[in-house]
Amino acid sequence: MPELPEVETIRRQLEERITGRTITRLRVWDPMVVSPDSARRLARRITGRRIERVSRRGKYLRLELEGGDTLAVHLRMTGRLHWSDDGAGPLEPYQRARIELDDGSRLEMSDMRRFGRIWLVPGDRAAAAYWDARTGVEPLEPGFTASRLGTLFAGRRAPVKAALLDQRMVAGVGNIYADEALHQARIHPLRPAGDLGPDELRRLHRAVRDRLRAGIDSGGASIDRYRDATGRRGSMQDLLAVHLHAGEPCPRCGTTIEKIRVAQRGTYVCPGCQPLPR
DNA sequence: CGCGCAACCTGTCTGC
DNA sequence: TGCAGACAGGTTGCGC
Repeated sequence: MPELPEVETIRRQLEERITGRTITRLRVWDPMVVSPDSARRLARRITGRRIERVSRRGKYLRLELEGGDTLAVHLRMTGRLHWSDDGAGPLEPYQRARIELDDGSRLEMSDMRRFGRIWLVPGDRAAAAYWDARTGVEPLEPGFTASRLGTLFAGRRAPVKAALLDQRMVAGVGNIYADEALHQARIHPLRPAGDLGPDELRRLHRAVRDRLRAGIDSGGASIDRYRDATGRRGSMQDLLAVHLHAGEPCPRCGTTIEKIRVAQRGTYVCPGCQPLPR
């Protein structure tokens, strides 16, 4: 569920709430959330440490601790991270772990499908390589350009949607925003990534940035389980042009939107403005 | 190396 | 109504 805009929404909320705080306790109800590490070992390594920065790489949220280590969080499909100043309020279902801070506030991790993880990335010489191996260019930063996209896609026969979902190329784009960006760029998701021409790359580059920004501006897409760090829903789901809209008319050309399968993922496409040439 | 696919989990929906 | 099977937004690891 949470893609770049959802994780960035949470990051911004946490940045102003927990930067400078010190971790006083880690409680783990479901050991799977910290596996393959142990809750005891992780707790020993983070308690008493100050949170210096809250950052993000792709869909990874990072609590950078004093001393250089980073507590990484990935919400995968159904994970939530909920902050509360005093622990009051409704209990989150599917509670997995809790991080308590020195001002009495707490961070609750919950996750229905139990795919989400919390783990420590040591702040040693290998740290930069660790992140670079998993995440490519940040689509909202200056390093992401149309020509960079062309370089990344060059020679690729895989469908352009599969390439967009590959976190090692462009970090943070998931199924929802891939569908929306390809539709805005008028590119069929099954087009081989390496076949895109310069104008198509420019359109796609622009569309990826535009849709991700729209996602951030609307606080993320709460299609199913997503909530931000204060428990609120986003509104990006109301702005989706094709994703989840099979059988409805395309808002741009009126053609009926189809659902197909690309890279083993449900994919929404308008055959009118995203033609598949052959 | 590039690519497709199964697996990791639980809940929900569809069709028989 | 009951139940089997497909499917759900992500990532990893394996086989070809």
